[in-house]
Amino acid sequence: MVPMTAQNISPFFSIRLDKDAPTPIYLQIAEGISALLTNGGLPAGYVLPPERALCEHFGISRMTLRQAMSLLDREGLIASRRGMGTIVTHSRLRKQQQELRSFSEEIRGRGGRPESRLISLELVVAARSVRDFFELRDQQKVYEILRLRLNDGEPLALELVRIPERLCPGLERFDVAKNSLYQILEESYGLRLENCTEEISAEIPSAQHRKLLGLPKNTAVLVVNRKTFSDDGRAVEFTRSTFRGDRYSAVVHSVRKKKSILKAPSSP
Amino acid sequence: MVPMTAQNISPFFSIRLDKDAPTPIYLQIAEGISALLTNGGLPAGYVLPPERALCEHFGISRMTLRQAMSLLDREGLIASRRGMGTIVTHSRLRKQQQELRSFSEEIRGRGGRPESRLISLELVVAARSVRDFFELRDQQKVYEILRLRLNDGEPLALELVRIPERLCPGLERFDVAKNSLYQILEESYGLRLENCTEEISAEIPSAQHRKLLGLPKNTAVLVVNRKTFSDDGRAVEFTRSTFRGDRYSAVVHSVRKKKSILKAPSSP
DNA sequence: CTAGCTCAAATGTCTATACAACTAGCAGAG
DNA sequence: CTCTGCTAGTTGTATAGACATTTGAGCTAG
Repeated sequence: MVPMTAQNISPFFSIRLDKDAPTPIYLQIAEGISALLTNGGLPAGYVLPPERALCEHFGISRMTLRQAMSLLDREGLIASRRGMGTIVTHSRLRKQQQELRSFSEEIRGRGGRPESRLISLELVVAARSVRDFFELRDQQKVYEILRLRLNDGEPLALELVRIPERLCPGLERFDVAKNSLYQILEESYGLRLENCTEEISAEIPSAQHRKLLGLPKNTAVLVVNRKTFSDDGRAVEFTRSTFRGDRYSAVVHSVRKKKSILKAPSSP
Repeated sequence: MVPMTAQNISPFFSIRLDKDAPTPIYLQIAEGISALLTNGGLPAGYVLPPERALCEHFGISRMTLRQAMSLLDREGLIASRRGMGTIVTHSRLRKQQQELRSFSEEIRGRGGRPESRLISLELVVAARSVRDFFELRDQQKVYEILRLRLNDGEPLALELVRIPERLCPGLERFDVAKNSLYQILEESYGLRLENCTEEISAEIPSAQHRKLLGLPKNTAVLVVNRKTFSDDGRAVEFTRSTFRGDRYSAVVHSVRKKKSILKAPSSP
């Protein structure tokens, strides 16, 4: 048995460095080791050789190597402990940040063919709660876009999008049935959508919704209320999507909280 | 107007370093700047002074400062561009990883008072799909724990947990009604739960579920199928939770995908 | 046999410096 | 006026070394 403190470094011989390449050395090393991990050469629990041994092997400075290690640690692939060493910690599922995606991106990601039918587009004075959310004055208006969303030709969801007119004046000029709304907002109005909060609940559909979605009598719907914010923190979009419960489910990945080196924001 | 290339560094005078403190210098600086951001001293878009100016101000090496900047960049608080400088990018909502939490942790986090009633605990040979998921042989058994979950004394969910016996032999000795199952697994069996995938869907409850949850006739339920994995990648838990649709909704935060420096895993 | 000390080995922190790559703006040639 | 190229300023990459801190194991004294 190979002792823990002197693992064979032979797997690392396969990593070739090109010091004249445009890609920096630390990136070449990080990618090389990352490849060793995903290609199965290094199983979880494997003890990496000491940093100094790797430095000598690659002929690089220790700070440079540590830059590569820092990347791998950031991605959750390895874990170091002072005095002990560094081990491979990657599991089958990669650490994964929940990703902000539009309906089209979401469906295409699942291998479907998204489609859209515009039911109505109105410029209205919204309810008080909606105006508060967007921080609007009483007379400022809001676009309300009702669309039927289809997947592979079958109705999948009914989506009511609310966007303040202030952020995208003249939105009615665009074809929101054919084009991605997110794309229009980002490319034509320069809104950089950055994050969102979704509240997912189960409901019994109204008669109108049942009809539009072509739902049988005894079916539930999945309701997703999404609040989207741009990178400067402004509220951009408030959308209520009603999915057919028999054809759609939401998927969420979670990870055990890692120590955040910085203090958490003060709000409880 | 202060020119972009020579911002006033006066806000940074408030950061005091203690070079003899046990907390490393780079952490002190990162926390100091982080505090400036959240306390409003530095709004989004603010251009930070050049690294060399900050180094001189603090009397530290540039590599040390860059270590602090790297932390802040990792947290999404600042963004640097070569040749340009570094700006504050934080928005009101902090970057946030979806967190793996048990029912108790979840309810307490929402300010509720979680409770649990054990309905049944059996050791059974599970269905084929379940055995496949846990990679079990035909005769290997699985614990099936059915619990009623309450919040503030009111029934909220019905939860069916499946765990292979192999991972926690003798589980029936524990009081799974009073104690957190996650806590038992982690502290008594040394299973380090690391990540999970949840599939959230909407359904019409069965008559049995309606009765146990005390649901009125025309109500939907939110069904959460959770697959949990330990840090060595093994499947640990397969749970189906049925929540009252009128009292519970799931909340998900998402962010626009950031460039991952490492190549994505090869699977499409 | 055990408690405690010592020591080697590993990662963590920090310095001082050098050069590379990129950007924006300015000056000068045409 | 326009385009080119130069240049100052900025972050990115990399080096070589020093000391600090933590861990585990082995040795020693009791």
